[in-house]
Amino acid sequence: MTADERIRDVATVLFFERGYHGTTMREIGKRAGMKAASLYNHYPGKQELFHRIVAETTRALIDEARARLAGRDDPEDRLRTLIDCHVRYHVDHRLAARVSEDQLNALEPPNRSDVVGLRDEYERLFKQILSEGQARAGWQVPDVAVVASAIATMCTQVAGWFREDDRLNAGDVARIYADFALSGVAPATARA
Amino acid sequence: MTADERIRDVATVLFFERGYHGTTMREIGKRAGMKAASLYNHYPGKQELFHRIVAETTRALIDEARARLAGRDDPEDRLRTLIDCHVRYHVDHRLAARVSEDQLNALEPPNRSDVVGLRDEYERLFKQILSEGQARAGWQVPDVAVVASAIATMCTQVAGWFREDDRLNAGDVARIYADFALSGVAPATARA
DNA sequence: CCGTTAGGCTAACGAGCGTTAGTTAGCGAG
DNA sequence: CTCGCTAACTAACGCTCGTTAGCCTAACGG
Repeated sequence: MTADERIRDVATVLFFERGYHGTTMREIGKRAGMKAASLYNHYPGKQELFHRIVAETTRALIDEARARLAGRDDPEDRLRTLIDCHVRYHVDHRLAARVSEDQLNALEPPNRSDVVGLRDEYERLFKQILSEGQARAGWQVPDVAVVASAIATMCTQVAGWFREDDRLNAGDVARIYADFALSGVAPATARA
Repeated sequence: MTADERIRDVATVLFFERGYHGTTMREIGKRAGMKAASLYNHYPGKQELFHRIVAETTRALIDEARARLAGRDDPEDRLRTLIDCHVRYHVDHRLAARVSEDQLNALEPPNRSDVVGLRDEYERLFKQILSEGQARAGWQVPDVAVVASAIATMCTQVAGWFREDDRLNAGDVARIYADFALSGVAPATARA
């Protein structure tokens, strides 16, 4: 593991625990095993370090979702896949994922609109699947934007409580959420 | 409106926009129409001001929920009522509600566990209703804690996007969420 | 009409912040 | 062996932070 990666990881933990403004470069340095000044050999500054964490996390989520959706056509299959992907991602990267949610407005304007664009791009995946479901599978969705946001948010929350050694694994949780979401949009056909 | 209230309100806006650590007493003072030092005539310090905002917000939500649930017995009625209450509260107090979510760990330990206790108390309302629904109305809930958190979270999110002049009012949104939640836990009986 | 008090103010303190400058140790390549 | 580069270090700068001390003034009760 390179020093760059170690810095990014300890910074993620600290941004999660204390927020962006509550985290100091001196503390990041201490946990990464160096002085604050040495961090500047790896990143140009605190804001850029933060931005890279958030942007890379969000970008990776989008890319993984697109890859797993590729080639799938059935709306139910697509929604289940996207939810599974979303839940797994938020379980595997819970700290970075929550930081990207909660600390969004600690990003300075240019970085911020950059990330907001990525998030819109991601949310569009949910909206598209819901629209497809309406058009081709008879789903009943009172408001695509509201329901898309509801589903995504409820799945995001998994990052807040999930722990590895639970009686549930990530796949189980994803299935619960997917069943729940589908029963909300699809006629009884989808229910067990 | 007293000066105390004005300070509390502008502080809420700032904590929302910039987070606890990103907000300065000088800026709170400026927006409240006084110097930072004068704030100490009204609150003993920044942390106490913040704690009061979060604690009073959460306490008020619990009290209102309890009041509206009192006397209602049918699980579906209770769940719809709680969701309606939750949505309205998060629409009417969106800034304070989101601050209470996102900035929770800016609370110092004694204040923090205080608020965490309040939140547990509130979440228990959801869990109890789901359990009652299982026992008395044949609801199917794979995991009470997971589903309770999912429902609450998806409703909480309303604070993130709702605006007064929308084509939807708070009651409409609450109904969408309640229908969605009920179709996820109740057999087909509850569907229109 | 005066004493008290509530609620502003200015000035300042000590601490900690992000960041920069300049230096140095280690190490692989020529 | 030595050059040059990487990545660490120490020291410090300028700034802002939360907070305190002390002062001033307007309003009000006796």
